[in-house]
Amino acid sequence: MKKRVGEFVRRAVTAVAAERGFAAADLPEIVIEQPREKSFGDFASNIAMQLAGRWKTNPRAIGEALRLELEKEPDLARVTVDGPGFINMTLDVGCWHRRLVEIAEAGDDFARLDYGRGRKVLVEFVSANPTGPLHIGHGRGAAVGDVLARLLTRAGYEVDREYYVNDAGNQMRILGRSLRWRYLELLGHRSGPLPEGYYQGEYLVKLAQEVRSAHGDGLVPADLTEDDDQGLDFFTPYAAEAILNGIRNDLELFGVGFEYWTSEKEFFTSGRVDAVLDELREKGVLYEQDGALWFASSRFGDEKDRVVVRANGVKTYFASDIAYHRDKFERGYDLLIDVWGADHHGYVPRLRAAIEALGCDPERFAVILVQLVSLSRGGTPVAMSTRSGEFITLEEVVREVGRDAARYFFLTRRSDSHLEFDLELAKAQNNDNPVYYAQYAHARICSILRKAREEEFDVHGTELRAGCGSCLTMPEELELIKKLDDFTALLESAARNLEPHRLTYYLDDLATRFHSYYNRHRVVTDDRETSRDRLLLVTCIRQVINICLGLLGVSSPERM
RNA sequence: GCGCCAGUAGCUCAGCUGGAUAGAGCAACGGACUUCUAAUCCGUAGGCCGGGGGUUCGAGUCCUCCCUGGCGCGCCA
Repeated sequence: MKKRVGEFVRRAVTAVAAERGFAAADLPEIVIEQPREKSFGDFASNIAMQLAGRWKTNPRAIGEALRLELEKEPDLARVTVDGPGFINMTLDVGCWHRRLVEIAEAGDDFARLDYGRGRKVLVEFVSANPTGPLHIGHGRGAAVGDVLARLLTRAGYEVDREYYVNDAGNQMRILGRSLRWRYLELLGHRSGPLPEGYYQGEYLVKLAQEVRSAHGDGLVPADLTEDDDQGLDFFTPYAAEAILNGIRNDLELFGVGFEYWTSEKEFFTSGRVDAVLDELREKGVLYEQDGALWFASSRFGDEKDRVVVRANGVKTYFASDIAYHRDKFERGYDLLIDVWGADHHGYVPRLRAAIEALGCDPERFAVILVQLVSLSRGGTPVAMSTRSGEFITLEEVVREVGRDAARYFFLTRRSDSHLEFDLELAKAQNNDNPVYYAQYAHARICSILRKAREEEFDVHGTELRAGCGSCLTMPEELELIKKLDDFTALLESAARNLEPHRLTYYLDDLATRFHSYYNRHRVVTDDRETSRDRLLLVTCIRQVINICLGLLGVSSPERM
């Protein structure tokens, strides 16, 4: 609807511009907004004030001229010029009734946008090192990335999800040694605290038991020293694979899947890291200093240059990440989105610098930073320490509070804002819990529809469509229709700004309006005409709630 | 020291990339079930949008300088 009104305004501006001899070419962008104050009307435009500067004319005078043009539009019931020069417009109620019928006819396809125009997007998220199970912070990244992918898909993008597996480097060797140590501990060859830097979680003890029962006691000699690599060819990949499988299971439990699992190691073994370094060398942005090879990222806005090959000949993580992002661009994506923990924010400028140096468009690369999650239980903080290995895993959280609540909670805040996750609140089966609010609205509507069927309304068939919505004249009914109509604009702005949390706010608002309406008015009444139109309205509300919950990856229960 | 992000009601947070009189939930208080589900609703109260200056018709939103908190500043990943 906003776009249609924008079209009205555009026509009016063009007409007035022609009348006054101004070029139609350099008109400002027409912005239509919904005024906060309802009495101003359905939509407003600030165009008169924008034109005032260019045309050197009083904004109210321009507004009046535009009003005369706009009043020719049959769909506009009322046009006024208010305040400093706002043009306020009210649509004919018939427009809203027709819109409701459109929404009903669109069904589940309502609010499938063409905003992305089929452009290809890669959303890379989670990408946790396979050195331990996923914790709750990863869960937030998983929820944000997954919902963003769903959102962009609905907005008309072609979306792939990818998990980048950091299976190379020193940490993998330490992982292998940690497992080997646990294995030797089982055999009585090790005791006491783990060496410095080893992974301490209980999961490696369990894994060592698996190794022992599957492969026996003779994998490595008992007198092995800790700096010996013996046996790591077995232990390292064994541990990485087992942990990665666990991560896959946790994500599946959480309702998150990926098109691609890409291995960092393969960028080294396939020579693609070397290739990208050669490419950078040819561009003259690499140099040697102190025995190491540096990338001159400061020439592209980074605060200092970065090492890509250490003096000992080992390539850095950064080097493989350049190759990785080079590869993503070469795979033909129009937009790359990385979802990272906010503690990696200092890494953004160097990667952007590398992308620019390679001649790729940095505008097509976006990073979403996800802030840490602090966990509490009934208001008291739950201590978490990765170092001691005592952290709450994502699996534990999902098993305790359920997938729906966990996913919903992760999206109740902007991603770059701290999130306090209260386990008691998330699993509360009462009205403190925001998760059930929207689900309850859905279930309630389903209940109404069951009742309507008892009263022999054909809720799925033609009877509702025959209703034109003209009985819906109360302000709260029109507000509900407008809110439903606004869902397309909401989706577009959430997609444009890469802000999936807006879905939960929209949903909460829609559910609030519905619950309020429900408490004031019966849908199924003695009056068949009124009932039919109200059923049409609640059917559409149910549809939109269902679509929105689906985007969040949360179920839409028919009974609660 | 430098950089990034934040600072909005008692608490937790929204605020649609500059709009009109700044919103919600929780907490507090008072009400509503003979009804299509009370996991709901209605009402009351709550504010120097961290502070100063600037940009303009107009600033919570933009620019600048301070204050406070978190994070980052490795030839780790």
